[in-house]
Amino acid sequence: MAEIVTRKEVAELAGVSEATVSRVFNDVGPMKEQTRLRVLQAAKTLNYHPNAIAQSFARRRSGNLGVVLPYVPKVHIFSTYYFSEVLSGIGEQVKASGYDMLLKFRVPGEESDYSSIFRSQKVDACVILGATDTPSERAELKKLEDGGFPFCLINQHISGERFNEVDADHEGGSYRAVRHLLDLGYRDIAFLSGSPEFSNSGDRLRGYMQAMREAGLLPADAKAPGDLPAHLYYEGNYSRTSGMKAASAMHPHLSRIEAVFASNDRMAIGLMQGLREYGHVPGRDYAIVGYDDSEAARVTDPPLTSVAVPFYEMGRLAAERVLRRIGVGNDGDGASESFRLKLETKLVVRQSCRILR
Amino acid sequence: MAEIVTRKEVAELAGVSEATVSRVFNDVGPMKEQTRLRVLQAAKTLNYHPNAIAQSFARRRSGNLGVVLPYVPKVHIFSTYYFSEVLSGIGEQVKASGYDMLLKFRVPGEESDYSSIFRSQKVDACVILGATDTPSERAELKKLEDGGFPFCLINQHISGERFNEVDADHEGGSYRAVRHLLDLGYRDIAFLSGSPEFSNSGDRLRGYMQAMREAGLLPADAKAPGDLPAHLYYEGNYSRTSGMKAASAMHPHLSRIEAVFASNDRMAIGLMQGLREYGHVPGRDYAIVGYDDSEAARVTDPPLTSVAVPFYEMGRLAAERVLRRIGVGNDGDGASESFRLKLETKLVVRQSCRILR
DNA sequence: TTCAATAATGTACGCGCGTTCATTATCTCA
DNA sequence: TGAGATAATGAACGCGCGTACATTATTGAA
Repeated sequence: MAEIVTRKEVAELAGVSEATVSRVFNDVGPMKEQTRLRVLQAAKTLNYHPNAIAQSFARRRSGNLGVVLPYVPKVHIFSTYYFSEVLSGIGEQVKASGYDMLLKFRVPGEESDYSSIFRSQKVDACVILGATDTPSERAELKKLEDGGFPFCLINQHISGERFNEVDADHEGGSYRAVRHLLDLGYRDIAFLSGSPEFSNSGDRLRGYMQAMREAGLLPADAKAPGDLPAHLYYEGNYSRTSGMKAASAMHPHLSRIEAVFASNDRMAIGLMQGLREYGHVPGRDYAIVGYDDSEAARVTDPPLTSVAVPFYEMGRLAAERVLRRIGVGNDGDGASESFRLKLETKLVVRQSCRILR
Repeated sequence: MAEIVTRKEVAELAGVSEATVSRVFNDVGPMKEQTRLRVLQAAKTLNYHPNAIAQSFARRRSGNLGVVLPYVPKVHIFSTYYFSEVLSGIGEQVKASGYDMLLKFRVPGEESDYSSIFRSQKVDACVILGATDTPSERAELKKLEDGGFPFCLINQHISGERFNEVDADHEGGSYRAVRHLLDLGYRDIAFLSGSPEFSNSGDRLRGYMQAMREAGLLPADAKAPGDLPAHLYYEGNYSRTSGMKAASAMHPHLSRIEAVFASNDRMAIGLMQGLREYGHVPGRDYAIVGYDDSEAARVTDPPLTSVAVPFYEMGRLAAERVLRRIGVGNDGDGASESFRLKLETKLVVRQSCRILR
């Protein structure tokens, strides 16, 4: 291992004090251009690089942004597409802000988990993916909030709280998806929901219901899943397998289903696969719209109409805003206000909803 | 923000010295059970948690494992499946070892990039994904090695060097894939390669060539792509789009191609999609085998025969071994030897290679 | 030239913890 | 009961850096 070069050696070689070396490296206070160059030259000669840990320690700031992912090994509840897009977006911003990303896998169900991320003070703020809108989780988040730990939820909304969030307009996206089906003339449109503990599952439901109500296909006061005909509501957990299972549940009612709005592409794909085994072919026997506009939507047969969500931008924004909130990136103007952003979603029409015969 | 509770406050409340508090928390040296409990009680009362940064600083060890990912925003050269599996494996092990994961996106082409990861001493070791076997990159890695920075490559082999590696037997996997096609009676088998700068692209080529040579379909001295008929060799970059492009290149020669071995599932899918546009249907007009056994292979029509790679385990192992190498997880027995592991791959037969008519 | 203002640099301390070394309490066996 | 051994604890220092404050050099205006 290379011996450690510290500020001290650089100071000696450059013939200045240690403080001056620090000033040069942090660009603090006025200084002679000549000394600056001498210090930089000495640093270069010795191959000096400030020790990040020592800096963090002295600044009392880790320079790390925590990123919390839910993960149960081997169980792919979440689409890898979603994660890698969001992660990349965060990575982009974090790099621009001179921060680092500390990844944390959260074991769902493990209690009192969020605060452990902060209390060792290894991250200054964090971005949370896949939070669920459940009482226990809400309590956890509330505790973080009360502790003054800055965090931001991505793609989830916790109702009744004013947490920092970067969400997407899933209600609107879903509404437009269902409207698309309605406009094509379909009437018997089933809804394949994801796990209800995620807020955006509810968003999709609301979008679906609104479109159906407006079309006069549901009573004006229909709001809950129970308010719609049983043969039109199915529930999965966002995995492809759960989509396949939904196919079995749907099978007996196929004569009364013209189209399906699935809450993500993976379930849509599983559903198509499952229905195909019953001889039911998408784009011929029924129309289908997915959600996420993942790469998979481009390669199904027929290519899947879906709703695009700006995951990358959501990640980037979440990182930017939560960092700004702790005074990073706004030139020492101090912390900023809390925020709740909602980005636009967009219907991407492909070939899975052919016109009614 | 909550006021910071330090060792000092705990020591005072417990009526012991600060050193004793540290001893209790690190379980160092003999101590009275009673004092231990008093300290823990005091810590609990004050809600004390050691400051991780200060610990890192004092221990001169960051407690972070760096994970380097190549990423060009918006360009999906690497399969998200591959990354999320590897990441999860690393995450699992890192958690077990009491370490944290620091994610770094590397901009390919940005020079002198690897050493910057270490020199700030924010990571104690690192795992590198997607390294290429090119002179410049090799030089970079050599520099790391010479600097004594412990790292481990995943899924890549740099020939002629003795870097730490966790690889998979891609040559064997490819050999078995092609043998599978040969055993089914196919003779005119094309090879769709990925970017040649990755070592595992070469591995696949070798496996393919060996099987073809053994079957007497290539001269005994055939080794390079140039040694095989032009209509049997195609090159992409592992993206789906490049697979589609290969379809165009392949189209004029379709009459002389019975089967294709594609270097990953995504290119296989792109190729199938592209060929379908020429009316060429996989499993009917030609056989195809993919690689990676990603989730996508399960949902193509027909389901894609592929080669499974234990990505999760590779990630876990890489983390475990590289951490052990710096003395983590082997109870202070110090650093371990360097290592080069190669895990098994496995052919997964589905329905994309129906028997020849 | 002189003095105040400002630039430029140095001195000194503390961030919270691990750890060495010194010190004191307790035990063991004669 | 005493002495050496060992257990148990405390005192003190340093890890590498940021920075407040003190000090000295330089400038500009009178």
